[in-house]
Amino acid sequence: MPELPEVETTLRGVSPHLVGRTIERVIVRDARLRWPVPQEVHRVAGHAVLSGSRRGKYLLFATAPGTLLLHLGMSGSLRVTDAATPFRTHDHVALELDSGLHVRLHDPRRFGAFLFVEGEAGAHPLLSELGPEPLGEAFTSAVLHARLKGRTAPIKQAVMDSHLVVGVGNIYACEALFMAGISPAREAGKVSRPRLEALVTAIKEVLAASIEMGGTTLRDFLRENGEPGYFKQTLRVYGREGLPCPACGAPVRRVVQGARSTFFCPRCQR
DNA sequence: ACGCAGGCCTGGGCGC
DNA sequence: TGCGCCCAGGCCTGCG
Repeated sequence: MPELPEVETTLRGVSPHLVGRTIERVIVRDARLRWPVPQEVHRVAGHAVLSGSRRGKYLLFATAPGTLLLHLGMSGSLRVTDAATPFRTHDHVALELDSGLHVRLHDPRRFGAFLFVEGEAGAHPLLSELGPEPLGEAFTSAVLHARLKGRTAPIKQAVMDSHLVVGVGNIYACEALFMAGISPAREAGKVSRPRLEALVTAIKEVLAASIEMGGTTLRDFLRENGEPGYFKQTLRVYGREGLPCPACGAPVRRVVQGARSTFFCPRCQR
């Protein structure tokens, strides 16, 4: 369930099991992901995992021969299990570790990715064009303002464009626009500087708050059903069509933008 | 460069 | 119980 906070939670959950461990082998049960899992992934076998990191919603696990580059797509998750635990349906790839554990990629819809990158991973085409991290210092209203200049697309779609800023998915785009009081349909290039300031603040706040809640999942990460709806209750507009806006009581509306559902309050967001 | 549509997949929930 | 339909936390690719 990969919004950025989930990906971050996943990283924090698997890293202690992975970093410093040696990958004994890579088990590819089904190579048909977004792109076919390449043969090169087997090059990490026999090598230690040197580090785990995240760029946007991509996960990177470095070894001496190269870096494993993972994406969880819409339905992907990583689970740490004992190697003897039977595979579930849709457990497509597993890293078998010298600790006797498996890190398994589970992904019913197979929109995820499991790739191998030799050399500087940041130079990979999937990563090299990405925008700044939303929680980093490089993501400011000044930067956003400059990048949105002249763009006619709706602000909601712009903010979900990973080339402008990474990690803002459908839920948090809706939530942040609500918090900032900006209509999702507003032309991106015409949102005023002060309102962009509010939007940047809202994005940082909502992502940071959600990551903090992800910490609860972190503790239970090895558990079989580690998927509580812990931030569902904090959502103000997402998934709440027809329910009262928490600020003004007007019914929350749902529209479709770029084939994705957008939830917003027509009274609070202008 | 930008904006948009299409496409990739499976599964759950709903109405009939 | 079964079937068809709609919907789902993403994002790349190709076209105009």
